[in-house]
Order: sequence, then structure tokens, then C-alpha cells
Amino acid sequence: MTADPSPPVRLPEPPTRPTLTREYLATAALALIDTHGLRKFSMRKLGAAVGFDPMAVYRHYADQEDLFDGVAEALFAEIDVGTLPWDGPWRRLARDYCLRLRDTLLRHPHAVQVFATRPVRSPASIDTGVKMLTKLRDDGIPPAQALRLFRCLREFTVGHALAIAVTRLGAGRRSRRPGPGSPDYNLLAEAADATTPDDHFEAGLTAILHGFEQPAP
Amino acid sequence: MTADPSPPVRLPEPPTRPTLTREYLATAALALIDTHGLRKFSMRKLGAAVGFDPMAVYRHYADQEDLFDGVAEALFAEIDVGTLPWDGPWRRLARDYCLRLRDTLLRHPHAVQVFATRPVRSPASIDTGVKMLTKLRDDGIPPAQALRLFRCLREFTVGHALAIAVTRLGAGRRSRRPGPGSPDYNLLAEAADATTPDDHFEAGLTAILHGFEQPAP
DNA sequence: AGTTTAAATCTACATCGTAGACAGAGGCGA
DNA sequence: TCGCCTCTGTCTACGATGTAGATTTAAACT
Repeated sequence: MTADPSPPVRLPEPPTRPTLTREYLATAALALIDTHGLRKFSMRKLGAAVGFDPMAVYRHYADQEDLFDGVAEALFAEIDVGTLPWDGPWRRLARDYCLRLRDTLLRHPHAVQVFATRPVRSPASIDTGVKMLTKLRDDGIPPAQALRLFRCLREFTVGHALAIAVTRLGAGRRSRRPGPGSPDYNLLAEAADATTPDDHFEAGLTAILHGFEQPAP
Repeated sequence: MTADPSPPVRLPEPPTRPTLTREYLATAALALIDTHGLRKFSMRKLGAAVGFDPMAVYRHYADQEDLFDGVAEALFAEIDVGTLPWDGPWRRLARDYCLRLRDTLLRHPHAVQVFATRPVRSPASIDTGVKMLTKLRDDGIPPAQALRLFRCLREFTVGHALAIAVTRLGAGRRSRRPGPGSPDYNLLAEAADATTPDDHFEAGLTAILHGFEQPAP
């Protein structure tokens, strides 16, 4: 070590900084959003957070909209659709897909609205759609009807995740819920006390899944 | 006119500029968002658009978040729940409520995400909730179960409106859908051609409405 | 009239998204 | 090997933006 004459100090490890990648930037952006919230996120902070120039991101994404598309893609990738029960009955497959989607989104409450506010058209997403429709068709469900079913499931699931994320994050920002005995303790407050904010989700899934059993007349 | 000595000129009509109101600001903000998009909206533009100082808005709303709460409230008011068929069967009432909510949101595609990303806790919204639960309870549905049902309906409806608004606004931003004959014309594209982006909505409502018929065991 | 108070205005600041010019490094044909 | 080209990252710059704070104006009340 001390024998090397020319450089006065050999840094212990040039901390492997090859180049930036779209994928890496997207996941880094997601991590930033997770920890500091969507409101505080900025392109410059992302560049700085990964140890590059604040403007470096623009070499890989045209603008913030483009970056957020990448974040949505990263979220979809996290669902890991490959490990879904593709060989089981289609109803279970669809149900598990929705549960996974919900869990994934709720793991990133600050990023849910990024996912919810854009149509995800990534190849991975399209492939999954094709695979789903193919399976349902093989089980006798016409693709058009299957697509309608999945649109329902997806909109419900995303709407649910968004609602849950938003109430969890915004908790405390507004008035507390009235407790029993308060003049505002109405039927709604009473019912809210008798439920959890999310104990309707699986029932909703079941309802949609069963409502689509019989094909359109 | 000319006899009045003290003011040199009497303006023909002081164009009725009394003071700003929270409500007026909220609807003006909604109008601005409608015409120029949420992205281009700013607090200063709102102040200027209503003919006041750019900073005037902050006298009535603490910050942008607060303003958007007001915008969501204005959207809810536009549903005009008072004219719903409160005397008909509850299923029809709930269905019409969802349809109205969807139509209202889709009339403001740029503002849907403002509505979707906050829990609306306005008095008007709470009153509606109480009225709904009361009606359902009178029809034999336990309030907790009714609340679960309405959460499903609401999340589905908002999720749907958001999805539709987002695809309509973003149309053209990305690759066109592959046409028949293209190598990418897969089962998904085929099914998409056989459906409209929203012809599943009413079926979804029906499914949820029927799935909740039998109370939890 | 004088005083209190709310509403509106003005100034100021840090930050943001993004455009555009510039720099170094690696590849590649000559 | 040389010169060139392209790709990535850097730097500077500009016009907004959200919001804090001091200041003015006008209305309301005593």
C-alpha cells in the first residue's frame, strides 16, 4: 500500500459510479418520494440524491412527467406478477392480482397518486394484460368481457388504495372524528366506529368477481 | 354630476368588486383548472384571474392544499345531491348518486385528481352520508354494512372517473394503439377494440350493489 | 371622530422545472 | 495514432412558483 509513489493517497474504493440508468433513477425517485413525500420531491433533489449533478436526470428522462411514468412502471414491477397463481382458477388469479396491487401501492402511500394518475402502458403491463385475457378466454370468458372485468377490478383497487393512502397520510390534518356523546356523533360516525377503513375491500372484490360471472346477455 | 366638487371624476360604475369569498375563489380556481389544466394552475394566477392581487388568495386560504380542499368541496356541491331520488328504492338512489358523481367529475377532467386525492369531509358531504345511511337502515341494512357498500361504490366510481379522465387527457401523448394486422395486435388490443373505455362502469356498479345484498354472515 | 380589524397589496426569498452551452470520455474509421 | 463523433454529465441562466412578512387601505364599531 505505502509503496505506491505517484498518487499521494489511494482512495479506499472509488465508489463504483458507472453511469445513471433510467431504471435506477426511477427506483431512486420512488425511494425519495417514499421518504419525503411527493410534495417535496424535485428533479434536482433526485439528481443530488444519487450523487450526480442536479440536472443529470434530464439526460435520461425528458421531463418530470416522463420520470413519473418510470416511477409508475417501477411500482408495477414491484407487483411481481410472475409469481401469481397463473395455474389456479382464474378467479383466484384475478383476486390475488388485486390484493398484490393494493399491497404494493399501500407500501408507497406517497406514490399512489403517481400510479393512479397515468395509464400504465409499459410492456410489462401490456404483457400481463394479454396473459390474463388469454387465460380467461381459455376458461370460456370472451376477451371483451374479461377486459371489462379487469377494468372494474383495477379501478376499484386503485381507487381503494388511493383513498386509504390519502386518509392515512392526511390523518390529523383535520378535525378529529366525533366520539360517542358528542353532538356530532351521528349515524355515520357510529358506523365508522364499527368498521375499519379497509374491511370492505375484499367484499368489493368478491362482488365484482361474482357480478361478472354471467356474460352479458 | 359636474356639481360634485370633491371627487374629480365619478367613475361610471365601480364594477362591483366587493370582496373575495372562499366559495367564489374555489369555483374560480376550478374554472381555471378546467381551462388550463392542473399543471398550469397557480395561486398567483388565481388571484390575478379574479382581478385582485396575486397574493390575495392567501387571505382566504392558508395554502394551496387548503384551496384544493375548497375545490373538492365545490365539485361535491355540483353533484346536487338534493335532487337525487331520495324517495325511491335505495339501490336506485345509490346508483344514481354514483352516476352523478361520475358525470360531475368527468365534466372537470383536469380536476378529478384534486377530488380523488383528498378525503372530502365537508359538512355537505357528511350530511349526505348520514342521510344515505339513515335511509338504508330504514330499509333494513345495518349502517356498518351500508358504509362498507358506499365505500366500495365511491372508490370504484372515483377510480373509474380518474382512469377515464387520465386516458382522455393523455391521449396522443404516447404510442398509438396497434391496429389489426400490426405485429402488436394481440388479444388485449383486440378486446380494447371491442369495448369502449367506459362501458363496464354500470356493470361494475350493478355487481357491487348486488354483491352486498346479503348482509355479512 | 377615533379606533379596531379584516382585506388587499407589496416586497422578498428560496426553490422549482427546464433550456442551452459546455466538457470530458469512449468508440471508430482513417 | 489521430481526429471526430456521440453520449453523459456539468454548469449557468431564466421565468415561475409557494409562501412569509411588512404595509397599506377600507370597512365596522364605539
